[in-house]
Amino acid sequence: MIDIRSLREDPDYLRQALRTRNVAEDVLDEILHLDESLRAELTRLNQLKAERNKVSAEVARMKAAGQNTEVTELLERAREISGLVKEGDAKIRQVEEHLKSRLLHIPNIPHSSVPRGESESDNVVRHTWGNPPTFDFDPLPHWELGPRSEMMDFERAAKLSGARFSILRGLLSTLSRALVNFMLELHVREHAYTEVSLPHLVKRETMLASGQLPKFEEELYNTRPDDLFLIPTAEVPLIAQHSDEILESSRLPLKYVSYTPCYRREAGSYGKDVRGMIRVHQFDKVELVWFTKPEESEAALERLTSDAEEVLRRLELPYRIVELCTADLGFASSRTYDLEVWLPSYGDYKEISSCSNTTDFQARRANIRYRDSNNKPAFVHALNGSGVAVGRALVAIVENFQREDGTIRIPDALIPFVGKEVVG
RNA sequence: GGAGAGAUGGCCGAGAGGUCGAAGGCGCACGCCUGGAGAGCGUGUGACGGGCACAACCCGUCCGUGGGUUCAAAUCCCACUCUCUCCGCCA
Repeated sequence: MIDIRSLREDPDYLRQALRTRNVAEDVLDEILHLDESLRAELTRLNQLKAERNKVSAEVARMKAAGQNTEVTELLERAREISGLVKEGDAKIRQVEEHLKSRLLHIPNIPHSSVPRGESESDNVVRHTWGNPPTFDFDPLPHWELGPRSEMMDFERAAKLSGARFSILRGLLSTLSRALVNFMLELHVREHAYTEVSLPHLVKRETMLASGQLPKFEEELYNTRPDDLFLIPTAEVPLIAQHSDEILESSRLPLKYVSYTPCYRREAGSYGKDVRGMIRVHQFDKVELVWFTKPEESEAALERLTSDAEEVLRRLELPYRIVELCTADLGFASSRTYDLEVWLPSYGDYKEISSCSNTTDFQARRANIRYRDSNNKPAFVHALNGSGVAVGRALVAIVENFQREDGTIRIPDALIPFVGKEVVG
C-alpha cells in the first residue's frame, strides 16, 4: 500500500510516477478527494466528541456533588450530542472503507532509477554470464527428451489433474530433490539465511498483506469450505509471518529461505508456454526474503540478487540479469531484477528468478515495523527473490547438459546431492 | 466433532460503569554511583489519526474483531475470530 500522506503532500510526483505503471489518474484524484473529505469530517467530528467528553465529565462531577436536578438538564444535551456523534462515526467509517479499498488497488511506486517502458520489450539487460552451449547433434526440448525415459510424464499428470501438471519419476525426481537441497544448503551455510518451513494454506488476510489480494484473486487457488488459499509463492507466508510486529532493530536484516511448492492458476496465460514444465499450476521453488531498515534495502537487493545468481553459477547454467522497466514491474515492487536462464528449446533466456525490493509497500499492508534511530516505530523494507525456481532449473539442466545418447550430465556442484554424475 | 478457559501497552500482568491510556514488574533511554562493567539508586518511557512546520502544544481514537446498552464501556449484553486445556478421531 502506498502512503496516503506522500500522495497528499506531492500528488504531482505520484501521478507522474504511477502513470508509468498505467494507473488511471482519475483513481488518484478520487483518492485525494476522499482523503480531503475524510479529514474535514474527522475534524468536525473530533470537536463534537471533545464536547461530549466534556459534558460527560460534568455529569460525573455533578452526580458526585449530589446536584441531581441540574444533571437532568445536562443529560438532555448529552443525549443530543451523543446521537450526532453516532451519525458522524457511521459516515466516517463508510468513507474510510471506500478510501482503503481504492488504496489497496494502487501498485508500488517505481524507484527513480527504474527504466521507463511500455512493455517487457523495454526491459534492460544488465549483465550476462556464461555462454549458451553448442551441440554437434540436434538437442531435444525437455518435453521430448524427458518422456522418452518416462522420467518426465505429462500424459499421466493430465490424467490426474488436467493440463499444466507434471510428474517426475526416478532420477529426475531425485534431481529435483537434489536441487532443493543444494539451494537450501548454499543459502543457509554460505549466505547465512534462516531456513523456514511454512504453511502452504493461508487465510484471506494473509494474501492481503503481501499484495496478492484483493486484486489478483483469479490467480489463486481457493479451498472450500474454509476459504483458505494455496500459496502462489513462499513469499506470502514469509512476509506475513511478521505482520503486526515490531521487529528488534538489532536483529535486522532478517534473512529467510524457504522451500515450498507454489500453486498458480495461470488464468489468462492460455497459449503461453503450453508445452513441458515451464509453466505449470504447481511447481517447487526456493524463496529468499529479507526484512531491512529502509536505508539498507537498496544494497540488500543487490546482495539478494547475487545470492540467487550464485545458484546458477554453481550449476554452470548460462544466464543474464534483466532489470524490469516500469510497465513490467510486479504490483508490490519498486524495483526488480529478473534472472533469466538459457533454454535451448526456446533458443532464448527464460525467467528463473525474480528479485524485488518492495520497500515499505508490503510492510505497510502487513504492518511490520522496527524502531528507528529515534526509537519511533517505522515500517521496515521487505525484499523477495527466487533462489531459484526448482522446476525451471531442472529443465535448464536437462536441456543444456543433454548428450547425444539422451543422458544428462550433472554439474559438479550437484553430484554430491544426486549421487551420480550422469542421469538417463 | 464435544466440554471448558482465555485474548489488556515492546513483554509479563492488575483492573469489574465515570478523574483509566490504564497499577506493578520486566525491557528500553538518560542520569548518579564505578578505574571499567555489573548490581544498586533516581528520572523518563504506548500506538495510531487530525490540527500544525512530520517541533511544542491541542483534540480524537485504541484494552482480540464487529455490533448493542448508556450522558459515559477495558469493565454490562450479543455475535464472530483466534489461542490454550481436556475428551474423541487421526498422519
